[in-house]
Amino acid sequence: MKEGPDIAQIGALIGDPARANMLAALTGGRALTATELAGVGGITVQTASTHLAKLEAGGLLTQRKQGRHRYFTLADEAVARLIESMMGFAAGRGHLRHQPGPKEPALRKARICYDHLAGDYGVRMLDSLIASGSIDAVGDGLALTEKGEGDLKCIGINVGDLRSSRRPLCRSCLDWSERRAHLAGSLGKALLSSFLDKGWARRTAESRSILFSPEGDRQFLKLFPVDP
Amino acid sequence: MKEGPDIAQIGALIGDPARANMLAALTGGRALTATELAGVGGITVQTASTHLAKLEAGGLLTQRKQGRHRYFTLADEAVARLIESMMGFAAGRGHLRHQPGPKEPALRKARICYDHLAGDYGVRMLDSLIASGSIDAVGDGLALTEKGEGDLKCIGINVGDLRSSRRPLCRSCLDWSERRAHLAGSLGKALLSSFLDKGWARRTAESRSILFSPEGDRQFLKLFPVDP
DNA sequence: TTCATAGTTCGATCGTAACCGAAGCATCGC
DNA sequence: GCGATGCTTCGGTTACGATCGAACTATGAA
Repeated sequence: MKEGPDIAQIGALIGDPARANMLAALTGGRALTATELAGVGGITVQTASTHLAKLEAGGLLTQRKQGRHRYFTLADEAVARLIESMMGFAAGRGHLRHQPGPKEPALRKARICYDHLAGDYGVRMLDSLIASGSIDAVGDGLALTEKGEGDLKCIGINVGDLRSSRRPLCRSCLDWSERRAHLAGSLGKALLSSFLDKGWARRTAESRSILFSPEGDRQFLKLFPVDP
Repeated sequence: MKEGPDIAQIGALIGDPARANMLAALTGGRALTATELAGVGGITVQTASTHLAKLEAGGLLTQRKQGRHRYFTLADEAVARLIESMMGFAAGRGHLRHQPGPKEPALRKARICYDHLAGDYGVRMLDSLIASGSIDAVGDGLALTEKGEGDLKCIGINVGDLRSSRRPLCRSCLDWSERRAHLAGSLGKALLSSFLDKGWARRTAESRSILFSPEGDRQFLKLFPVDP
């Protein structure tokens, strides 16, 4: 009754389908304009505007105006984690939006989760890093090993730079499609960035899925093998 | 729009103040009757009944009828984690139910979080276990060491028994009042149970707070010291 | 059997919030 | 300056859901 923080407010914010859709879309990590968000929410811009104002007042979103556009993003990583964790929970209970099935196979294979790689490929990458001794997994926590730091340098990722940020280097994030952990944190972000930079993969316009090129696919599978 | 699980449903379930209050109360871990839950929700039994039916249909609650009572509990630990994580999130944004202040000091000192100890004492216990080398912390994951297993046996906790359950032994759980981790999982549960069994502490009737006796307080602080 | 307690179902009321059309600002391109 | 585009604010409609009184079912006690 009177004890503790107020869950109901944020629950209600997420509880509206239009808002939930917008938040889910923003989990894709890229900033979206009010009009785009109205599209994903299936509502008019006027309605979207009031929704966005509420979400911002609730601290879930921030906006950045740029010219005559307003770009909305999730307020911070904590929001992204909350949304993803709710997705995981919902998926586990069968609260799927439109029934099961290998829906959107591209999305299950590889997609972006705020700023890092998720889906089948995300899970595979973490599994492989653990198997090769680059990352230590204890319970549900992750830590980079010295070997891992060396290996990463070989593929052009300087871990020292990443450590300077306040953000944790490794963090595990639960995947709603695979129901297994994948790598988040600044290292997860750096790895995905490097794949994009190398041209191995690219983001798609309207979806959260990540498309690997044939060559990128080959390189990725070679770099992150899984033993049979 | 069409991709992924449906967050809005569970958001809406949690989004109603009466339901949120009931869920928060059930985070206390003990089963409550419909009438009791109506009390904490501040509504009549009829209304509570429909709310409870919705929560059950949504997979958040289960009920067990016993005589003419119906006891409701959270469906499983995942629900408890979801609620606690939302509380942590809400607390971080200042979404407090009734303004700040050292509200309910007893609750901040020690309270139950589903089935384990949270609050100041919960955080202290985990800190101490890590400092003494009983638990390894890697990232945000926890693992019991051999030394820890021995130490626990000395205070009457047989870790072997706990391992048999499918539930993870150690798990870290984020505290909304302290904003730091405390120990959950079957070990967290076992530790709290042992404190209650020993008579060091007892649960209170209507609140989630845990009251330590003077003697229990002394023993607890001696058992889990923190270096200055 | 009858009465009391616990809970659900029904029906009706009421408030709130989602929604859109239209109008109002702001910014850009010209 | 002008019109076009992106977004917000206003006003009014509508629909859904939370709420409770009252009636109904189930269990237990006497």
